[in-house]
Amino acid sequence: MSILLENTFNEWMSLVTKNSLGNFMRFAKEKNYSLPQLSALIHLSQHTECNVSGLGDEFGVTNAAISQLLEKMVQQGLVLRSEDPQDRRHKVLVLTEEGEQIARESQIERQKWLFNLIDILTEEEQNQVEQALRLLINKAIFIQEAKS
Amino acid sequence: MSILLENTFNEWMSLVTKNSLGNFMRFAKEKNYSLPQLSALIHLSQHTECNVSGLGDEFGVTNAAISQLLEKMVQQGLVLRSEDPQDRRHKVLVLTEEGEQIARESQIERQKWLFNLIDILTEEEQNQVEQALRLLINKAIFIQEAKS
DNA sequence: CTATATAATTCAGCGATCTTAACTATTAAG
DNA sequence: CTTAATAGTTAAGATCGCTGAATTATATAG
Repeated sequence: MSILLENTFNEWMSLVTKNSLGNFMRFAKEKNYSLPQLSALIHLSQHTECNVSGLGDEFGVTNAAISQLLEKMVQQGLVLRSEDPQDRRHKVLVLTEEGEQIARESQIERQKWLFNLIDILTEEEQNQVEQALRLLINKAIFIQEAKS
Repeated sequence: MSILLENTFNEWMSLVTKNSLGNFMRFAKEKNYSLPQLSALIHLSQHTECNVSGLGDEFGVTNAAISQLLEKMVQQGLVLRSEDPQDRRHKVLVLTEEGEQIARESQIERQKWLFNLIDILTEEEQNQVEQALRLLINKAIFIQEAKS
């Protein structure tokens, strides 16, 4: 493994965190969502057909905690909770349209600083970045598919 | 601004979140830090000589909230809180060595999935990604310096 | 010098999350 | 068919973070 690239990723991810963490925290406060709620929302937006235990394992908390968190989110109209026909002990969790919307907004909020960065790239530099990111995305998707 | 690159960044940042959010949550739970505590720790690791109000503004909460959060972190040996000689109403916040260590560990935890990705890149692809990231880092630093 | 503004802390009270334990419902195993 | 395992919910109690208001200390303005 390339130590150089590892360090460069490290530096880049530091910048990502530095520029998005505060936006994320403020977004949650402004919209009146707790950090666990918003985190669960984002997780569900990216893992379709997730069940209660799955979310609990992912966040490192008990099923009871997730169940109570979800109950509020269902009442707020952010999440739909229905029985899994395959195994009726499971509940299938899906975001409502409003839930999806909040997840999208939070992502935009976290990455809006990138727009300033794109703006000062030349067309050639944009192509260079575009191709590198596309390469990374394809490899990442390849790894995910290999796992399942 | 390039819509293509904007969408590609969007896709890439979704993958970053998808692969790091859970690790972040579990890390906090395992180490027995609350999400606000760990977030504050990470912020302080990247913004040296930050004061109480600054952290409050960044997170969208009152000074009282931050003050109490910090009191616990000082007692845990994560943060040093001292008077600012320039203006003694301000407190200068700096992480202890242990605090820095936790911040580093949390970052490694969030980005460890990237190592698998680096591993399956050819040397040529590694160079391509390295150069693109280096370009982005330099531009981001340029923007930050222009602001101050 | 006095009055005002700013920075941070403390306290009481509220609401949210988490855990453990008990419980219901469904599925799988013997 | 009975028993054991799995998934999720509920309830009680503990802890934590947040707010508003009051307080102290320092700095600035008139």
